[in-house]
Amino acid sequence: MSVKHSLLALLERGPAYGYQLRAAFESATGNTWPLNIGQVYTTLNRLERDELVEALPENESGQRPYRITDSGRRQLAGWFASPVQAADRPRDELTIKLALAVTTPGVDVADVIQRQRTATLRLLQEYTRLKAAEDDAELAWRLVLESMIFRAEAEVRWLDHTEAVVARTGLPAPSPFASHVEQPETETVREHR
Amino acid sequence: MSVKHSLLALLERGPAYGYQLRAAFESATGNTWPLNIGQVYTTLNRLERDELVEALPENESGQRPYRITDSGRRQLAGWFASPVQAADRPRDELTIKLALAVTTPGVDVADVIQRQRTATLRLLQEYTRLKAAEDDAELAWRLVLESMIFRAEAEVRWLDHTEAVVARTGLPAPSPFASHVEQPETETVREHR
DNA sequence: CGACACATGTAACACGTTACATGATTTG
DNA sequence: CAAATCATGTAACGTGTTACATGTGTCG
Repeated sequence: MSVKHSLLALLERGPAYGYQLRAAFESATGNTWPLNIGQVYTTLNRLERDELVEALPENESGQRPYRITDSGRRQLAGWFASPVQAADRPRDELTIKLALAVTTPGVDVADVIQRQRTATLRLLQEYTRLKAAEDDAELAWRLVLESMIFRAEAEVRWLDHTEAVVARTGLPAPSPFASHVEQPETETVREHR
Repeated sequence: MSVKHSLLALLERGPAYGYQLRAAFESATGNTWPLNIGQVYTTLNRLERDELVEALPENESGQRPYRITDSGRRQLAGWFASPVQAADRPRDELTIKLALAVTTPGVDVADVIQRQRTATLRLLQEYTRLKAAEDDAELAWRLVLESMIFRAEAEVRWLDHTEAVVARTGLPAPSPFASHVEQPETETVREHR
């Protein structure tokens, strides 16, 4: 959903063509979130189909700029006015990984946590270095960078917390599926592993 | 990517069929991350095609359980052993929204921040209430809940920080596209708005 | 000339969601 | 009996990625 709205937001600055939009997006996010150029064109096509943008005539240099429509402007205003909800967010892979790690037999949870913390701390260090180096950077890029720093810090705190909880309470006995059919001697489970 | 690995992790407990896998996944995440049942079946098909799981004969009750293969076990072990990297993570919609808000003409950034903070604080309150109510819940579900609390707290902190930065430095003049072609009096930009 | 940046596109595929179809079993 | 739950699937569509095709312009 965010690429669609991002393109609308960029077009609110004025008409632009695909290649230019990608450059503007990547510039705003400090080139850390690369935007696939193919997706820009397909998204522009969908936006045009939905009448949120309109194609301008191809210019002398073979560029095909688009302009945002009034309908597109309303759509964009709605995006800015409505908060990102819990349901909008994708499932977090790390959270799922650890939640499943504690109930999967044979997984060294402490090791999973330790490896992730190392990786996240390294990332955090890199972000911090970048922030110090580019203190005069564009506001948008600075916000993105700081967002990633806040998130990485929270992740490390959660990892530390989880490590402590797991160490304190221990892992639950990994019980297999409580199938409500087939109670009689589930061989499949016992023969496994 | 996480549904694929989640199913492998659940199958590591023992053979199970689609419907059962969905229930187990949702139970582990406290029913906050619903898993589409259709996707379970299509993912199982892909996993079977890639020989990470194998279908067991349909039983008397018409259920079609799957079993993880050795190859699937290796794949799963690799998932647990490798940290989630920055590149694996999806673009964060809120971060993009605010980064673009500060460079889009006519956007009330303070208002966007305020609305998001209200929504996130409400969410945080709900999570905290849940945590207090279900303190005896399954470990996995508690970890998921705490993860969401840590993330929501970080988000609020970032919003506060961003609000302060924007208030202090002010917004940059929203300059249109610096097209390196067509310098001559970009009418399209001026006629817009 | 050859490499690289600019510029537009298509194809194939993975992943995710919503909705629909079908049938068996369970329960009020 | 009717509704809900159990159980398996397909179709359509949006979103995202990688890879490929094609052509122009620029620069060493």
